[in-house]
Amino acid sequence: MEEQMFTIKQAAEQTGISEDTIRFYEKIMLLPRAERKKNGHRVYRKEDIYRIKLISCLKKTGMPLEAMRPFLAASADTASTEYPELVDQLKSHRENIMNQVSSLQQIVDFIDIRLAEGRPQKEYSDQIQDEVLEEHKEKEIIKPISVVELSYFSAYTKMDK
Amino acid sequence: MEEQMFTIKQAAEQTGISEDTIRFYEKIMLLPRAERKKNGHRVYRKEDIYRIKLISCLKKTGMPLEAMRPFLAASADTASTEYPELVDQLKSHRENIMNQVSSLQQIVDFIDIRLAEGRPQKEYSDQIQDEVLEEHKEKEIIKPISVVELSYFSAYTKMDK
DNA sequence: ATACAACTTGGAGCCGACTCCAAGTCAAAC
DNA sequence: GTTTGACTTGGAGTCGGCTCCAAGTTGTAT
Repeated sequence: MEEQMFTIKQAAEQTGISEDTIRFYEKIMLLPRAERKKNGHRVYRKEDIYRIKLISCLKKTGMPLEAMRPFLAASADTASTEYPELVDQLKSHRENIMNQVSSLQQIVDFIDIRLAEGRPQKEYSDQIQDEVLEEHKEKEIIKPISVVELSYFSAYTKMDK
Repeated sequence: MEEQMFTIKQAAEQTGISEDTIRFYEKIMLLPRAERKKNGHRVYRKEDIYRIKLISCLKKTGMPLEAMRPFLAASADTASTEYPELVDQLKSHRENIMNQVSSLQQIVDFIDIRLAEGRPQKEYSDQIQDEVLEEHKEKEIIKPISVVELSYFSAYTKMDK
């Protein structure tokens, strides 16, 4: 079986990242310079698609493009989790993400409280809400949740154009 | 007990949102025009602080400012979850957030795989990773996680300045 | 009275992340 | 052979979200 190759258009389709954006990522060297066919057209293969998907996923977590660089390094086929520095970065990212999940959970709490109220019943709900947005340092937790698919941002970003 | 009032500086301290940004939010009417003292200085009270905290929390979930408006409406003391339209928006936001959590979980999965490898063992890990970024529509799940505090973005945004 | 701090305003500027454009190349289809 | 379509390039423009600035006001401390 020969390795299959993709055009930038196919890469865009598969990853949900626009052609322009893929070129942009190459321009800022978030992606390595793609191989070119004789006519200069970019060629992508499986692992390039994977890398773009990874960027897309990181993007959805709100990570700035610049912050992705070390992260993507850990993904490169070459030198992997051999470097303790990378491992530390990964761990720190993991923590950040867990904290972000907490923020999200606070919003879900907020929504659930709102939804649970047939009526506000002001005094009562105000109290609870105040607590919802207070710092919850004491509580530890955060057990793994399951995996579904992306889309929070896309719900907004796919609107334009 | 008289209601306590806060200056913009205190509001900023309590919410972690800069004075400039609070003024900016008022300018774009994400916050109602704050009351002024005789000298024109802004005055904030408990519920204003709460609203700013809510914005801050929504911001951490990556929600664009414009998307917050209907959300904040649901938070206003007046008309609450009486309007079915608002309820729908809340529910839809809740879904978005759950999806975002899924994205985050994918990244955590990715990190955990990386961390778990003493060595990459290429063939093997490539396989797993491909799966991690594929669509996981089948799996349902998502049980509530606990509440801690924010900070993913802050980890980056607090760097500047 | 004068200096300082804490605010006010409108507007300009900045940065990240695209997004679009014009001009050009190339290959296949008619 | 010329038109069509999928690409290439560099660079300009856009948009969201701040962030900074200058000029002005007020209140307190010396």
